[in-house]
Amino acid sequence: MVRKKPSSVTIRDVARAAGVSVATVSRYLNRSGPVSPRVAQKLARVIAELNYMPHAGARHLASHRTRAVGFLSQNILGDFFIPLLRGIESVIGRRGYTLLVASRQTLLDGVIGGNEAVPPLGPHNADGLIAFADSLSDEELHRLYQRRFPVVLIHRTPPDGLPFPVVTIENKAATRALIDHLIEVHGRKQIVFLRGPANQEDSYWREEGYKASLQAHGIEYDPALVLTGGFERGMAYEAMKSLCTFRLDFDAVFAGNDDAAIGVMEALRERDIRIPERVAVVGFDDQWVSSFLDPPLTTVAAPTEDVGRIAAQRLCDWLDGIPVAELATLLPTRVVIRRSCGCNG
Amino acid sequence: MVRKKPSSVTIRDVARAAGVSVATVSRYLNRSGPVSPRVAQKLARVIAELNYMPHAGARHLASHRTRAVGFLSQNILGDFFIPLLRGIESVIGRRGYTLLVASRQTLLDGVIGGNEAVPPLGPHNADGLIAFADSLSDEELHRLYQRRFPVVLIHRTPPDGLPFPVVTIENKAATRALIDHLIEVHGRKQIVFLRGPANQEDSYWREEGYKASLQAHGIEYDPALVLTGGFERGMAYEAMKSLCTFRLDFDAVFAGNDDAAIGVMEALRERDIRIPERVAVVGFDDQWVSSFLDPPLTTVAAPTEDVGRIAAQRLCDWLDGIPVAELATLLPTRVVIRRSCGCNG
DNA sequence: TTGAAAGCGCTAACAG
DNA sequence: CTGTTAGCGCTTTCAA
Repeated sequence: MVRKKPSSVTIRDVARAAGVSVATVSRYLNRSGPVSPRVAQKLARVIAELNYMPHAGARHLASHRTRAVGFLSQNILGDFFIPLLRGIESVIGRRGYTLLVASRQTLLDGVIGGNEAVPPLGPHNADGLIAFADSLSDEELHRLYQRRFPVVLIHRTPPDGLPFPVVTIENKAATRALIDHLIEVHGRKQIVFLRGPANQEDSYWREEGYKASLQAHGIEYDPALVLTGGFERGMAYEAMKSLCTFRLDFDAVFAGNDDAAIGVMEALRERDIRIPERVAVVGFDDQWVSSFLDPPLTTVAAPTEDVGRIAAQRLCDWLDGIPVAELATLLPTRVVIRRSCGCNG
Repeated sequence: MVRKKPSSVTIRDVARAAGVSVATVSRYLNRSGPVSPRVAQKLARVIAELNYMPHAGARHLASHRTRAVGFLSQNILGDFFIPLLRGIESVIGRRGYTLLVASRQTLLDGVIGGNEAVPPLGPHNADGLIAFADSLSDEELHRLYQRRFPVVLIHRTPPDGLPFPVVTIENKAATRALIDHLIEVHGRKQIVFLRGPANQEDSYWREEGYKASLQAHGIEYDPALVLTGGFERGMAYEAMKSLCTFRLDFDAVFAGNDDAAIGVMEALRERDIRIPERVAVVGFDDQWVSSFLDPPLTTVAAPTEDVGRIAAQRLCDWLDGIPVAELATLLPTRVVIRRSCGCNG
C-alpha cells in the first residue's frame, strides 16, 4: 500500500528525537499530565529545532474538539458587522479559539460539493456557533439542539423549548421613542418606514415600535408608507427612489437602520429634497460613521460590539464548562439626537 | 480500554444502514469514484434519515486537506475590511472552502494554549492563507515557504526570492496625483501628511507619492508636518488634535486613508477650522461612506473588494491545482474629486 | 513521571 | 461498480 507520505514532522518524530514516547510529548503539548522539567526542556528545544506543528485534524479526531467557533450570518454587508466581528474575535482569540466565518448567501450560490450533508459550519468542524439573526432556521436549530451542539443566538430568539443562550438588543421601546421624537418635537406625521429583511426580529420589533408610536399619537397607519429597505443601503436607495416617483407627501423617514438611512439620504438628495427641513431622516444602530453624515444622523445607539463580545463569552463559557451567566441578555439602546431629525437648527 | 464513545453517526453507520461498504459511502460523499444510481439514491435517503455529518477532522487527517483558508490581519478595525472580507468570502465560499479569520492583535493578547508550537492559522488547519499587509513577517514567510505552504499576499510584497502571489494597489502615482491636485488647483502648500503603520507598504508608497509631489512643485518637505495617523480614526484624531495645539499654519491634510480622514475632520471641527475653506482634507480608499461625509471626501478610489476577490481566486486556483494566472497583480486606483479638497465651491 | 497501545472517522490504494 | 484494509497524527486510558 503505497501512499504519498506527507513529509511533515509528526509527534512521533519529536518523540524519537527527544528520546521519549509520543504520550509524553502529547502531555507536554497539552499540559494534560505531568512532565519532568528536564524532559520539558528538551522537548521545547526539539520542537523548535524540528519546527514541529501539531496536525489540527488529528487532534480533533482524537480529542473530539476543534477549538474553533463559527460565526454565521446571511451575509456580511455593511459596517454593522465590523464592531460585531471585532467583539466576537477579541474574546474568542483571548480564550484560545479560532474564528470561522461563513455567510449563507455565498453558500447558496456555491456548490459546496453539491452535498447537503456537508455544512460549512457545524458539529465536527467547530465546537460551537454564534448565529446572527435569521441565519439559522427553526428547524436547523432543532436539529442542532438534538445533537446538543452549542449555539449562541444573537439578534434572534430561539423557537419555544430550545434553551439556547441569546443576546439581543432593545428594539421596540427605542424605536417608539425615536418616532415619538419625530412626532412630538418636530411635528412630523407622514413617516415612511423601511423595514428590514422579512424574517429578522429586529425588523419586526422596530416595526412594532413604529406602529405603537403612531397609534399613541392618533396617527393612522398608512401601509403605503411602509416599504422594504432591507437594512441595506442599496435596497433602501431603490425603495426611496421609487416611492418618490409617485408620492412626495411624507415629511420623515425611519430608515430601519443607519445603513439604509444612507441610501435614503442619497435618494432624497438626488431629488433635491432637503434634510431635515423638508424630510427628516432617522436610523438605527449608530454606526460610527453616522455622526459624520451630512447632516449628522439622529439614530438609536446599539451596543453592537458588546453583543459580539457577550455572545462570544457565553459560548466560550459553555464550551469551557463554565456555567453560562444568563440565558437571555437584552442589551439597552438609547436614542441619539443629532441633526437629521431637525434638531439643533 | 473504555472510552467515551461519541454518540454520533459515523460513515460506518451509514454504510451499514445502506448495506454497502464505507468506501462506497466515501466515494458518494466526495464524488471521488463511480457509484451506481440505485446506491446513490439509497445513500441519499439513509444520510438524511440518520442526519449524518462527516467529521471534518477525520477527513483532514485522512486526506491531508482541510478545505479551509485563513485570512490574517494585524487587526480588523474600520470599514476597510468589510469589502475586503466580502470579496474574499464570496469566492472562497463558491469554491467550496471555509474562511477562517484571525487577527494577530488578539493572538498576542491571548494565550493560545501558551504554546508557540500551536499557531492559530497555518499548515494543518488551513490549506492556505491570505495575509494582509504586515500580518506576516519576512521570517514567517520564509518558514511558510520552506513548508511549501500556499500563501497569497495582499497589500504587501514578499521578501526577495519568495514567489508568493501578490495582489496590491497602486499607491504612489495616485497619491502623487491627489497632492498635485491640492497644490495646483487649490494652491495649498502646507500639507500635513498622516502616515500609516510603520511596516505597511501602503504607508510607505503613499509617503513617496506625497514627497514626489512636493518636490515636483518645489515645496520643501517639512518633517514637522508628517505625523503618524495609523490609518485609523482614533489615532488620526489625536494626532491632529495635538498638532493643532501648537501650530495652525497648514492649509491641507492628506490623512493617509479615509478612516483617518474622518478623525482629522473631527479634530478640525472641534477647533472650528472650516473644511475645505481653511484646510482641505483628503483621504485614500474611497470607503463607501466617504461620499456621505460633510463635506464629501476627496480621495483615491481603491478596489478593495476586487483585491479580496482576486486574492481568493489566486489562492483557490493554487489549491485546486489550477495555474495561478499572475504572480503579481497591481490594481489601478484613481483620484475621486469631491468637495473636501475645495472643489465645487 | 512515563510508555504501550487502542482507537478517533475517514480516504484511498488495490483487488475484485 | 464495489469491498477490504492500511493508515493519517494524535489523545487517552491503563499499567508500570
